[in-house]
Amino acid sequence: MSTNDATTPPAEAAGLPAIQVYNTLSREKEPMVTVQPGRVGMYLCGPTVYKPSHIGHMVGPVIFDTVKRHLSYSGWQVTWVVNITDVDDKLIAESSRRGISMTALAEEMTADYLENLAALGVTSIDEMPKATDHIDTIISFIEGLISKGFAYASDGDVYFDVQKDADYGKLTNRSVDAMQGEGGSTADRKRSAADFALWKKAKDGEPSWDSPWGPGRPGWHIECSAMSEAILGNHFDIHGGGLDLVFPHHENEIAQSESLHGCPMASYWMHNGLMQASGASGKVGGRPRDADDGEAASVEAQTAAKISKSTGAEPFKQLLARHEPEAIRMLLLSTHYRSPIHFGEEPLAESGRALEAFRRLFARSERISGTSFYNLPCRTRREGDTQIAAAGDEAAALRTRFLAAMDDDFNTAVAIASLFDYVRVVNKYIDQHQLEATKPEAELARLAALMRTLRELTGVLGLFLEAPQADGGADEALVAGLMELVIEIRANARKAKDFATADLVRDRLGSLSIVLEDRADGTGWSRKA
RNA sequence: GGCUCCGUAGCCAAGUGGCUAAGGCAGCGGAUUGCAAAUCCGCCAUCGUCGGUUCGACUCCGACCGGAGCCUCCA
Repeated sequence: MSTNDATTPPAEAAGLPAIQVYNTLSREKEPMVTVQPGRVGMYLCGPTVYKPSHIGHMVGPVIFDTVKRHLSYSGWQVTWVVNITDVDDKLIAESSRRGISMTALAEEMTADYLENLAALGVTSIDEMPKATDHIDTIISFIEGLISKGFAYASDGDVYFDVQKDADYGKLTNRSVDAMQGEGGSTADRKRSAADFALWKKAKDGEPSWDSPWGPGRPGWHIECSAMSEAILGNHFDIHGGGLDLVFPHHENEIAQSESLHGCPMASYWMHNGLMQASGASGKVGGRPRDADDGEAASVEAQTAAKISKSTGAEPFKQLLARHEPEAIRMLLLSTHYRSPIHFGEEPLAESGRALEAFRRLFARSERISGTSFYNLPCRTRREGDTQIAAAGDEAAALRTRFLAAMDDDFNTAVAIASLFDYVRVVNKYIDQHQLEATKPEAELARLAALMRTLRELTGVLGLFLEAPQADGGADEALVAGLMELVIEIRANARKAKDFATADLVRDRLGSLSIVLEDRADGTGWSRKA
């Protein structure tokens, strides 16, 4: 409970913690200094909505949702924007293949995307602008670039002139002349190969918008420059995306925005590692590249490849049918966000098992206190840290460790590790004070405080936000009733020292994936994960 | 070929120029239990290879081996 003392200083600026952020631009961690004190503007490149989203699409949102949670919790006012790309060559191709309008396709796939985000607890996005809602913004952005001499129209297309941009390539350390650029049919309309399209002339029958250069549609990169400016301003704080977007997408965004505005587009460029399809049989996709040489020392050179290039990229909905979203979120956060994540059935199952340690503690504490973890009131702001951290208190030290990890470039892996330690501390507390047998008031209050802090911290990670859905349907009550009956009968057998019967019951339930636990305060049951 | 990055225990995965190299899964031993389960306690790595810098490196530098990403629209 935050004892809200009246001595809180009026200005919050001094109270904000120091956060380190790894910046792709400088390739090092930098202290976070925001454009406006106390505020953070954050932009994440969202999906092109032409087919159902897969696990790879979820990585960025989960990570940046966690980033936002931590920054908000730490006292910043964060505005987070994720764009929806709803006009693009792939949308045109897919909608014509299916015989529906591009708009209908985009709406269908956007809905799919949103449902998936919600399942994973990604709830903190403030705005999701669509490219097609910002065509005017985009056109005037392009006009601005042309009038400043950074872009040129060419036969209905408009291209960015890379030669005019002195520091082009600074994000990815590339030189202009080493680049191929988008080739093919448009090559001859460009001044140099590395130039990229800001506006594309429409072919017959393609969706198009009127523009000073004739009917057409925006190029790939321009929408992010235009929409981030419209919502977050010329210079905002954090721009994120997958590592595969660094080039050309983000490089080109920088070229467009900084050429037009003459100031940095974003202070920090954060890129998440890519999901690797690994391990599990057959799902990996990509052909086993056979170097036909004789023997390889390692019998199986395990080929990993990013999800989006593998056949393992099943629709996220299907994945959700097999794994609970909490386990997926846990898996995504248990690796540092800049590292590749090895994805597969086994890692997923393992992170599901890891989750159980938390759930068992929640259940245990609820049995003792009568209050569900999910209903605990807890602090949602971290101000006043120092009051919590009573010296020598193991739990407080772990909370400090958790926060230090998050402050250090959002190190969720270390944060989670400290949470596992935290769970152990609470279990030990319950053991030592025998809270399941006797319930002294002071210790119960202490337990409640420990659990509130745990809820506070898991909330920063976006984990355990809500009680898991009871998956059973109408039979749920029936099963519960039957289990109560079975347990009662077995208890009688145990009382009569008829352990053969008691064990038979437990074994048979075990083969039905039901686990019995004989505790001091009675017998509980649960389904095996 | 150019540009990034990674290689830590059976598996997954943090981290550091010198102090006991986090945490999870699996495994082993103990406490507890009628027996289990759960919980707690304990055990389980010298950090890809070879050189170099340094009083000292797993942490810095170089080479090599292996893996990943980008160099036309993939988050």
